[in-house]
Parts: sequence; structure tokens; C-alpha cells
Amino acid sequence: MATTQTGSQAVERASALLGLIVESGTPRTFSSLVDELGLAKSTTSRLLQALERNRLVHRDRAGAFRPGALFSLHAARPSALHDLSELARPTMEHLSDLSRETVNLAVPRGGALVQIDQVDSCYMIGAANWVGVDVPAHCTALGKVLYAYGALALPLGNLERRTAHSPVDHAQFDHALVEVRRRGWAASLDELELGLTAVGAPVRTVDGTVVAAVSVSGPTNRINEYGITKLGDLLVAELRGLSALLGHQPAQKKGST
Amino acid sequence: MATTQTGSQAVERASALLGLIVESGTPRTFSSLVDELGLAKSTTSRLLQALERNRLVHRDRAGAFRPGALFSLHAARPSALHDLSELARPTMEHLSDLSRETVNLAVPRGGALVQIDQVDSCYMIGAANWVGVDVPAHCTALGKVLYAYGALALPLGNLERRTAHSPVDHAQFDHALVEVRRRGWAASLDELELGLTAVGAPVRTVDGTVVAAVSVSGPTNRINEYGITKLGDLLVAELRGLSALLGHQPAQKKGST
DNA sequence: TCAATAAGTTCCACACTATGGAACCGCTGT
DNA sequence: ACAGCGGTTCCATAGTGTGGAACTTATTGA
Repeated sequence: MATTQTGSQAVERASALLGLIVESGTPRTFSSLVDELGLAKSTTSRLLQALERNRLVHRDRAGAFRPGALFSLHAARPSALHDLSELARPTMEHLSDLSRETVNLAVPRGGALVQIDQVDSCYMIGAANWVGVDVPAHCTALGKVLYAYGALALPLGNLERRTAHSPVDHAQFDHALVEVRRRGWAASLDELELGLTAVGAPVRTVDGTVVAAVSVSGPTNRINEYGITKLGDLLVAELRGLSALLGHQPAQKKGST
Repeated sequence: MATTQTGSQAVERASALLGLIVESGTPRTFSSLVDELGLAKSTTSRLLQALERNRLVHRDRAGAFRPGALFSLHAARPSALHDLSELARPTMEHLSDLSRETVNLAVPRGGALVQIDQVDSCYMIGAANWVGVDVPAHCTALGKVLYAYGALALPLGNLERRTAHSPVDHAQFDHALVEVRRRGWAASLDELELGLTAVGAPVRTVDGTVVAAVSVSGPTNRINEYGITKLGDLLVAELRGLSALLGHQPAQKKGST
């Protein structure tokens, strides 16, 4: 009845299970899945078995469910991150239109920050390529965002000093991250290079986990002229839409139970 | 009837579709999916719609199907590669047992080679950490494997010379890759560091695509003693099992059609 | 050691839901 | 305008998924 959509109920339910398992980064127990979807234990069990047979979920030795080999397989492909870029492209281009500056997308990978896509500024100056470039994350807006929201493990060793403005004191840096969380966005003024300023904000999944960050960057004077706070708020607002893309609208359906 | 497994036919079929879409790295057309699974167009259409609603597949503007946002989402998580490591762990440990040397796992990422896991040699000497370390791929067995099978785009610029044995000539390097493809494994003798030798082989998906590489490495004298060819063949044999893990057994079922 | 509780799987009759063929729709090329 | 192609919607049918209960294993407590 409810939402009366043509088609497959079983597939719909199985997909919902998969969604829960993949979106919550942590392993899910059988019973938590039963509770959350409100399906009969038997049904849930059968669906999960089917998914497991097809390598869509994997139950670890503790019996908890995690994304299966097909997901790992996809993640290992070089094109995987490109896919994320594709999802993010429209938003990034829109941000570039609005700010007229360079926009970057980064994810945490192997304890470091990896910039995976970029939309260039329309100005001549400021259009450098950052994709794949190795930068000290603590000096960047992207890095601060990922640090602030736990997407990247906090740096333990010395904080490299790139410029006179680079953060090098751990306590002070931690405090800066608190500020990032409060505002919802991060900035880096002349911290990586003199004259280079960036503002970044998080991309979240539906459960709130931060999986990526987007930044707008350009010459410090131009960015200041535009207004750092204005940029930060703009980013947060625009990325809300992107985050929604990654999430799954609850599609509140009256359970038959 | 055939294989008469209890449970969900619809989910099974939908999963099969997903498998096809994810495993073949390239976008799949609707009709190719219909052909390959032998299901009715209507059925296929409905299943794909359900998968699309749940972000498991995504149809691009050309109408072709690719893995959906849930896959991108998972790939963006730092834990994604860790998952691949987990799949590979048993094989890697077995290889380490057999060879008594250090075993490494690498995937291509952003045009570079990323080592994502390691099982240490049981010897004191030779147990260095390579995970996350940035190395010139053309000087490594792992890199050669990924280059040889197109998992990594061929290097364009100058080939960095790390030692007197490093390959620096493009034509010669290309020829070496031909040899790698012929043998099925790659070696790097003193090319990255003097006294360091590695042998690597590919990890494939069911459709033959190479998504990762595994290497065994140690002091040149110990590796030579063991036998490079013997190691190469061992790797190829052991990785067949790992590749199978990533693949999907065809589960030949007589179509009802 | 044994009983009691919990966690998950298998069984089964019922009815709902997925199925495939045909009709239908919207393009593209001619 | 029409034929040809790729894909979706419709519909009656029966095959398949469903939930409750019984059953099987772990886990806990005494």
C-alpha cells in the first residue's frame, strides 16, 4: 500500500539492509539490523544470506556484517575515487562559478590527505594543479576539516612549518580544530604558501560521518576581498546538497508491522 | 529448481546484476545485462530500478549503468582499502610463511602506487615498513605488475634513477613489461635500493582485470637463494586463490527461458 | 553440571509479489 | 511519416517470499 511503488519488495528490503551496513562505517550485528528495519528475523536472515552469497556483505568471524568483497573490489579500482569526483562535480562547478576561485575535493587515504579532483579558477593566477600533490594536511583547509571530524587520524609527530603562519603547536592546533567544528568550516591563511588562502568544509554521509572535504582557494587578497566567513558559509550550504546525494532519504514508509 | 537454494530469487538476480556492473570496470548497457543474464527485459528493468532507487547502481546520462553512490561512498572511506587488505591477509600470511620474507599489497591510486598492507619477514633484516611509503613505481615489482596490466597508466616523464640498476629507458622498460605479461610476474633486482630484490604478481578480478599486486621482497642474496623464478611461480599460484575470492563463481544455472 | 536465556536458522502453509509476454512509448534515422 | 530499436508499463498467473513457530547452537548463571 504505502508509497505503492511498482516492483520488487524483496530487492528493496535487501538494498535497505545493504544501505545500513555500508553507510554505518562500523560492522552491524544481525539483531541491530532486525531492529532497525523491523523485519522478521527469518526474512532478515534469508536476505542477508543471499547478499552474502553474492559477495555484497561479509560476516566477520564475530558474526557482524560489513560491506562485502564487491565493495572492496570497487574501492581498489583507480576509477573508484573518480566516481566520487563525478558525484561532486556539479557542486564543485557551482562553487567555482560563485566564488570564481579554484575548488578542490579531497579524501583521507592511508593516513594522508589525497586531493582527487579540482575545478580551476577562471583567473589566470591561482590556477595551479593540486590533484595528487602531496601537501602537509595540517597546513590546509581540507586537512583541517578531515582532522576536525575524525576522517583523518590526528598527526602525532612534529607539525611541519611551511610558512611563518603554519600551525606547529599541537595544543594550538587542537584548539583550532575545535573552532572548525563549531563553525562547520576551516580556513588556512598563508599557512601552506604565503599569499595562498583556502576555505574548506566537510562532505558528510547521511549518518553524519565525514568522508571528504571540499575547499575553495586562491590568492589571499582576492579571498579576503570575497570574505572568508561568507565563503565558509557558502561552502557549508552548498555541500549540504552534495551530502544529500550520498545519503539516503529515509522515505518514511508506514511499516506493515 | 536448479541448485534449489532456499530463499530469494529476486535478490539473487538483482545481486547478479550488481555483480556484473561492478566487476566489469566499464559502464554496462541495459541490453548487455539482459543478454548476459537471460532475464526478461521487464524483469531486468524492474530490478535495476530498485537498485537505482537504493543507490546501488547509477545510470549515467548515456543510459549506461555503473556502480552507485553507495559504492563511491564506501570507496571514499579510509577503511575501504583496509577491507581489501583483510581479504588478502590470509594469502599474504601464507606467502610470508612459505618464503619467510616480507609480503606487500599495493593498489593503484591517483596515478601512483600505494602500498596498503604488509606482512613482515620473520628475519630481523629486511623488515622495513613500506606501507604508505612513496616509491617510484617503475623501480618496484609491484609497480611493474600494475603497469604491465594497465592498472596504472604508463609513466610519461623521466624515469627516476634510484640505483645503477633502475630502468630509465622507456623502450627498454616497455619491453620489460612485455616480459612481465609473458611470465605473469615481475621482479625488481636492486632497482630501488642496492641489495633489495622483490618479486610481484597481479591480483585479478573474475573478468581478468588487475586491481592490485602482491610482492615478496627481501635482501637480494636471500631471494636469489630461494630462486626468483620459484618465487614468481609461487606468487602466481597463491594469488589465483585470492583472485578467486574477488570473483564470483558463475554458478551455472539453467535459465528457465 | 545443568537449566535458562539469548541469537540465529530452518520449516511450512499461505498469500502476496515477482514474473515474462505483449502492448506501449519515445527516439533516430531515412 | 514510418520502421526499427531500446526501454518501460501493464496484467493475469503461479511461483516465490513472508512471518510465526519450532529447532539448533552458543552464552550465562548458579
